[in-house]
Amino acid sequence: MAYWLFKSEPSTWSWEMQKKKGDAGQEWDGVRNYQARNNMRAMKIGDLGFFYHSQENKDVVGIVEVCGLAHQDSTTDDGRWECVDVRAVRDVPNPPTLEDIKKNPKLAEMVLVKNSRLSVQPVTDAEWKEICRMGGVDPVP
DNA sequence: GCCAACGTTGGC
DNA sequence: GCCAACGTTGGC
Repeated sequence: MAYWLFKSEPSTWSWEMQKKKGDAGQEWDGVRNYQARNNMRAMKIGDLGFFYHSQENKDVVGIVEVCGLAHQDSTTDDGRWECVDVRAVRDVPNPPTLEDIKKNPKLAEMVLVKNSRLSVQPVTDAEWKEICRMGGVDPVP
């Protein structure tokens, strides 16, 4: 089981919108970056990810589960771009902010800190547990 | 709103 | 294959 982090501007695609999709989930479309795409290609059904709001609150607001393997991104005909499907599984009651994350020495190596522009990122087991602890959510939903 | 960092494109 | 120019992202 691998862990990930999905970044989205709430004005484009928010956690609220994701939750409205329910268990059916939604494709994580619009990614036009090879690294992010490769991360999605590596995902397996049941992998978990943080849902992070960029630009506005800059916090980890939810947990999603991968419910569909990488497939053609329906928003483009360009065959280079693929995406997975994700569904919301948990709210994070105490959303850790980017500031909180930067202040935590255990999270200093997070991709979110090191390469803030990558929109789909891997998260290590230790980082997953630590952010879940900070957020007040069970690491195994 | 600004700007640094990064990724992509295209000319050579 | 290199690299300058350009566009985009996202923190501040």
